[in-house]
Amino acid sequence: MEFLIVEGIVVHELTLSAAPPFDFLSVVYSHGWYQLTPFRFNEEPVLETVVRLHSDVVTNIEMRPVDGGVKVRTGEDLSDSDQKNLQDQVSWMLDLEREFSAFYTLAEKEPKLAHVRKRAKGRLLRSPTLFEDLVKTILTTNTSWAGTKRMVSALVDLYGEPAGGTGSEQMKEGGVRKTFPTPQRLAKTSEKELREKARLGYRSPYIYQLAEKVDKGELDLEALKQNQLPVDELYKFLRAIKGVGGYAAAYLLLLLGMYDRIPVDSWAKKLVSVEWYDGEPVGEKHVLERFETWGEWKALAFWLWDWDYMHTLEN
DNA sequence: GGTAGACCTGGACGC
DNA sequence: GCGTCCAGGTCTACC
Repeated sequence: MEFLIVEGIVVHELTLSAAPPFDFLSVVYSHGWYQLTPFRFNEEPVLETVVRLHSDVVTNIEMRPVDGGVKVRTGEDLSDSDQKNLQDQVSWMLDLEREFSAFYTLAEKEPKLAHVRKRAKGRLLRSPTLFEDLVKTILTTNTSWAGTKRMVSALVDLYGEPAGGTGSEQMKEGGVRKTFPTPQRLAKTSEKELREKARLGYRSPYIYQLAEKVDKGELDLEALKQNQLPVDELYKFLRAIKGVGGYAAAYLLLLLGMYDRIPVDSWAKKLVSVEWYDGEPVGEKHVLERFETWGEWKALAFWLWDWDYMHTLEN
């Protein structure tokens, strides 16, 4: 790890390489996660978040693109063990080690996916922990995107832990940023509190029970990062979590790098409806049928498809 | 296995 | 400003 002085403040940096091809912005813009706190993004481009390291150090980090990878900056002088942990967390968030050559070879034959290799599409931005991604996914269901942002912000504001140290951005802006709350912290709340303070509505028991199970050791979500389960078993495992239905489970599989199931929500139906059915209402089976031939890559093909409907929104 | 209704919130709309 | 309606997935009960 190198140190340098930025605007009079000592910061520490490390550089990580990615499996080629890699495009920082393609990962950031892969889905809406970069808009959900504690992620914060500016067009410089810098992606920030707040992470908790092995030694329980909580620090704000900044991620910037460099040739073939990413540079990570923190205000903390980290131990060797924490540096390694930080590398692992950033590598997970940006999915640096995954490569997509098999998918790119297939995609070259489909004009609607012709852009994917050139723009190094495929990696999806992930939170440092699967718990954070799972809670955020539940908070996307049956609500507007504005509602999701509001609920996630409320959890971070109310129960997140402030970043310590002298993170450069914190010093610049004078504000202390917070982590996404741990399961242990949320397990100390109650369904009532999550409903009334964080305004999670009927999702409150789902989030509370999830936090409680992880806190008690009944559910080891982080082990799924090294998952060896067949995709169908993993899907069943996720579906068994209260609040995780078909859409949410498929979305989580997509984040985990398993592309066998398409997360079909009302937006997916809208896209398929306009693309192939003249805007007539379609059901889930129509969405699935259209991507069946993509086999183990079907969710990624769906996710990266160059949708006509999106162009109508741009015009 | 399929389906209806309830869940909760915020935004849009009409008055 | 207030009331009503609607959109958004998942759960439970029921067939």
